[in-house]
Amino acid sequence: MLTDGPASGYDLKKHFESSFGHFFAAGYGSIYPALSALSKQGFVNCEKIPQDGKPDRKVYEITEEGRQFLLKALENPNPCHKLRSEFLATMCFAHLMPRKDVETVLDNRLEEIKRYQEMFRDIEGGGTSDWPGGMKFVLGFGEALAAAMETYINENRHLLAEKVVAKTATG
Amino acid sequence: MLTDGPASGYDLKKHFESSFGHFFAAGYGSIYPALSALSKQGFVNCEKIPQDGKPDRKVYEITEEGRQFLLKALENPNPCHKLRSEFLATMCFAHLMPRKDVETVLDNRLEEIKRYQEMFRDIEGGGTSDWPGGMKFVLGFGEALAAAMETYINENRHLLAEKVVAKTATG
DNA sequence: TGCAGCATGTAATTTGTTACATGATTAA
DNA sequence: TTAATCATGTAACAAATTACATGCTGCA
Repeated sequence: MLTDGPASGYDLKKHFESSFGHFFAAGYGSIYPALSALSKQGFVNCEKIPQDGKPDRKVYEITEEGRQFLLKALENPNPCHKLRSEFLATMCFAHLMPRKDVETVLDNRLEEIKRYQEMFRDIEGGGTSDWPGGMKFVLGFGEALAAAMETYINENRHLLAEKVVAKTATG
Repeated sequence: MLTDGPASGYDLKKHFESSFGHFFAAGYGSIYPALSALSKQGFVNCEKIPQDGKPDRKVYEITEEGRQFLLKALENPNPCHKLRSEFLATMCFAHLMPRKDVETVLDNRLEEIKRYQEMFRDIEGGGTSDWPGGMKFVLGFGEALAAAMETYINENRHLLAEKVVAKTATG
């Protein structure tokens, strides 16, 4: 992210909550240790800006070595892409759940999808014309997935409306 | 998975490589420790079946307590659903990469999607009529996402064909 | 002759999450 | 007066990956 300009850990967190959030999560517990590790390795420089009341603002800037390191990392021809979904795991067992609970889970998922869609709209509202094509591609990818999920859930939730079968020892 | 019938760790791994694989990954290093933990807690029982040459086959069966525990776990109204994609992270920086490399990454991703689609077809070829609706829903979900990704990549890869801009200190 | 499949696990390492700790400013 | 935003971090814990360790059978 620092290739786009210097930033503090706090700033980076905001990127993880908006544009990057849909495909990569990171909290302060990952970000701050990462920045100090990168600093030790010489991949970023840190400028401390004193502030009153708050801790010093630490603004990090990528170095030439950091840029070279990134370029090397980007050479991986097969970067991973993994979904981890407790939502789908839950749906596998819909037949063991009260139907009301299944509906709630689906409705909550649809709401989260809607929140993502609003986020995408907000980002685009802020103007994307000066962004690199890659960013537009990634944003569009997120939107396409969100739309596909929404459509799929709405059109197939009837599959989950089976009778509840008690599968106990007495079967 | 054991709600569907007894199985060994080795069997479970196969499920993680096929039907469950597209939304939840697990290797032996997770499965075997998990089974022995569940066994200690009384959520599964283990039957050892001696074999020649190979280690004993250990077949695990869910207990009534295990079933109750699962039911409790399924009560979460907001199960998570997270993507972690180094593929998308890479594409964010496409403008820093040689165009050939970008093309390779996209082609490799399309190939992996194709492999998933073949997997889905194989699973459905084996007959799905006796499956619970939840399983059909989850399989269909995976197919819908795969199709959406394929379409999106094919229709938008042109966004990644920008000129390579050298952004160094002299930039 | 070698590889894939069957079958189990442990140990070390790496990675990620959560809770804790501090504290001023500003808008509702 | 309450919550959100700004702003940093550490420590403990939980989870996941990878490498290691073993060894037979059957197919090409």
